[in-house]
Order: sequence, then C-alpha cells, then structure tokens
Amino acid sequence: MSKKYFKPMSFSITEENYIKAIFHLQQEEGTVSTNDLASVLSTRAASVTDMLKKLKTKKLLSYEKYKGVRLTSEGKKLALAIVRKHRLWEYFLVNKLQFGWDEVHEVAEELEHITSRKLVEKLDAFLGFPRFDPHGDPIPDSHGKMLVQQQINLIDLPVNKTAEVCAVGSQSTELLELLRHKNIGIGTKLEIKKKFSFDHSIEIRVRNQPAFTISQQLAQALFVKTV
Amino acid sequence: MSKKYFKPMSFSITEENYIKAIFHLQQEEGTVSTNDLASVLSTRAASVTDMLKKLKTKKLLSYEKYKGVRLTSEGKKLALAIVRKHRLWEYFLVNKLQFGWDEVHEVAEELEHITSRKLVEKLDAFLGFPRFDPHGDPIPDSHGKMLVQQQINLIDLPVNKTAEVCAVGSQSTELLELLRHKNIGIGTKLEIKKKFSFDHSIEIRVRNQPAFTISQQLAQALFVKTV
DNA sequence: TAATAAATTTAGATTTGTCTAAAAAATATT
DNA sequence: AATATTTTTTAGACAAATCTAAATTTATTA
Repeated sequence: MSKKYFKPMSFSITEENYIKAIFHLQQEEGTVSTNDLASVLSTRAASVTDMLKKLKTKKLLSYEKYKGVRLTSEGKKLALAIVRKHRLWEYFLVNKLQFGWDEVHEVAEELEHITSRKLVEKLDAFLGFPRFDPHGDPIPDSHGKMLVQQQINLIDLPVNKTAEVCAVGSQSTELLELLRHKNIGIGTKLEIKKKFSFDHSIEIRVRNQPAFTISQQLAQALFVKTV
Repeated sequence: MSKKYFKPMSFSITEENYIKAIFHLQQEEGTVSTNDLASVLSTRAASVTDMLKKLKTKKLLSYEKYKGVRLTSEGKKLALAIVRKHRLWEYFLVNKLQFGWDEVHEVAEELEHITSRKLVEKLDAFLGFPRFDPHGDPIPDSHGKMLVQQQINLIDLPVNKTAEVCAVGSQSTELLELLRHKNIGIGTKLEIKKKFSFDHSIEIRVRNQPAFTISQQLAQALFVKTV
C-alpha cells in the first residue's frame, strides 16, 4: 500500500487554467471571488460557478456557495507545478531560443500544459536549474519551493539608493513594449534622482546614461531589490 | 488584397490528429478508409465519419460517402507542419535533453500541437536545422520539403555489404526496447554475414563485435542505407 | 445473381465547458 | 430596517467530440 500505487490524477487544460488563476488571485486577497475569476479568465460568472463545483469534488479547492474559494494544499501543489513549467519554458524561450522577454508569455501559456514530468525535470537540468524567470519571478523547484526575493516597488525606493530591477508587475505587451523602448529590463541597475509630488512621476538614472523621468504608472509596475 | 491579410485558420488538437493520421496512412494506400482511421485513432467508425464531414467543409480533405478520403494540398500542408514539429521536438528531446530515443514519442505527440510559428522556426535554428529525427525519419523544412533517404529494408541488404541503420519501421516501445538491448540504433553500421532461409533470420555483424542473429521480424523493422 | 458479410453512415444520446436569462443571496444605501 | 444594487447561483440550452445501435451501402461468395 505504498504511495507508488496512487495513480496521479490528470486535469484538463481548462481546469489547470482555473487553478492557476485562483493561485495568482489568492496571493493578494485571501479568498477569491467568482466575478474576479470570470474577469481574469474572460468567461462568465455562471461558468465559473460550474467549474468551481467540479474542482471541489476533485478536492483541489474548498468552496462554499457565495463564500468565495481557496485552493487546498493539493490545489496549491498543482498550481505550483504549472507555474514551474510556465517559468521554466519562459527561461528556455529567452535564454536558449533568443525570444524577446516580452514575447514569451503566450507561448509559455501553451507549453505549461505539457504533462510529462520527466520533461520538466530534464528541462530544468538542461537550463541549469534557474531560480528566476526572465521577468524576475521565482521558479518553483521540483518540490514547489521558490526563493522569495527581497523586492520593493520602485515607487517606494528611497532617492539616491541604487537598486536592480528584478520583476515587473504585469506581463502586458504594452508595458513590455514601453520597457523595451526605454531600455529597462530585469537586471537593469538604476537610482531615483528626484520624486515629483505633482503627478508622482520620478526622475531616474540608469548606469551612466543621462537621467530621464518615468510616470507613476510605470514606476508602480517595476519592482527592484537594493544592491 | 495581399496574402498577408489571410488570417491563418487554426485547428483543434483532435482535428490535427486526424489530419496527421490520414497523412501517414495515405503514404501506403492511396485513399484511406474510415475503419483504418478509427483503428489508428482508437475511436469508432461513426466518430470518424462525423469528423471527416467537418474536415471536408474546412477543405482539408476530399471525401465522398463510402469512397474513402484523401488530403487536399491544404491538408497535406497542415500535416507536414505537424510532422515537422513532431520530429523537431523529438530531436530536441534526444539531443538536448538526453532522452532515450525510445521514450520521446508520447511527449512529442503533445508538443507537436503547440501553435507558435515563431517557436518552430527558432527551435529549428537552435537545433542547427537537422534533416532527420532520432528515428531516422526526415524532418520537413519550413516549406514542407524533406529529403528522401535512399533506404532499403535490412532484409533486402545483400550479404557482406556494409550499411548504416537510418530508420525504424515502427515506434512501438517493444521494438525500441529490443533495439536498445541489442545495442542497435540510428547510425549503427553493420553488415549481413548470412541469411537463413528456414526462418528468414539473419546473422549480422556490428562493427568489431561478434556476429549474432536477429529474427525476420526485427530485420523487417529496420531500414538501412548503404555506405 | 442472390444471399451474406463487412464497411460505412445515420440517428439519437452523452460529456465537457460554455452561454443567457432569471432567481436567490449578500452587500450597500437611504 | 427597508429598499436598491451587486454578486452569485440555478435552470436550461448549445457546440464539439464522442458513443451505441440501427440502417444503408458496398464487397464477397456461394
């Protein structure tokens, strides 16, 4: 009666996408609402309700009518496995196939659903067990553990303190296009020269380049660690 | 009104699997029967009929009731694109991720349905534009062209003529396990020392190793090119 | 060629994931 | 607290891909 004889349940791509979405929403708010899920998944609340009932019977989440939803530890385990695959593939696409870091998200959304466990482990080894993906997000290891970086929002960085960009707040192509234009990426070292309270824009300096200002919205979308 | 503005139709994984199966069956027989398809796809004849009607409206194949089916040039183009992806991924799995060549088929069956065109082209470049996959099958290029190797069945190789294994007749794990045990793979150089008409077994010699005999069935599953 | 067998198609049902519209519950407002 | 608003759930329907069972067409054979 050993663990070996549990046959691992498998889930549809749709189910996996629900689990992943709940996982990400759960980071901020404790429990996740039907409407939020519907909006993130571009579907209708009624569809979400149906799926939640199904995923509850599969023990991936706990759900009470009208009370919102939380992943069980089983659900979290699955979510981490999917996130792991997503970020490993992103790393592969950028560092081996020479994709731009702003064009890998959609492809990784597909690749993350490939089921072979062996593939993931071999890919991880091939890539040299990277700890962070090209957007600066941590990659869970094979046990679901990931390093947490001591990172703060750029808007909160004190003036004249050098820091390194280590994550972005969203994967939208609009943001990534802007960053590319301004030549800012993961690993970019910068410091704030001035904060303008009028519009909360900030003047930053990258390396030895001349200073320039960025908007509040952009600053809020960047996370840095002090170096 | 240029080609650019055609939006490329996209197909479900199921539809792609039908197209691929028809493509492979079509190689041998001219037209493909409903029952053969059902058997290859592990489904029922009735389901096949339904799908054929659908794929006909999508102009991927020509189909008349009770008359069997053939791919149109559109269908062939799609099939070649899928085969290309399948074989490129197999090459990747074996030559970059260190998979055994007998364990890549199932994973490649999943990876071949990833849609990004850019991914395929970049993968191809990353791999150095390989012409043959780990089983010796030719990889179509981005235009769907593939090299045809001058290959013959091992059973037809003349005695004492050195040849190189370049393809296998099936991907069954049973076959691949046997080949692994006997240390025969793509690229193995060998020659036939003797043919036994009693059971059609043959005695072969690999490199400088002692000769050994293999069964008719095994010999028929191996393709070689003379060197 | 008529009868039989095999292959194929139709008809109707099922499952998965979705939808709309309406009902019910929770939350907010006066 | 009563009413209005928002959120969520139910009920019923739909499309995709499948199934079984029955009907039809083609092929075989006596």
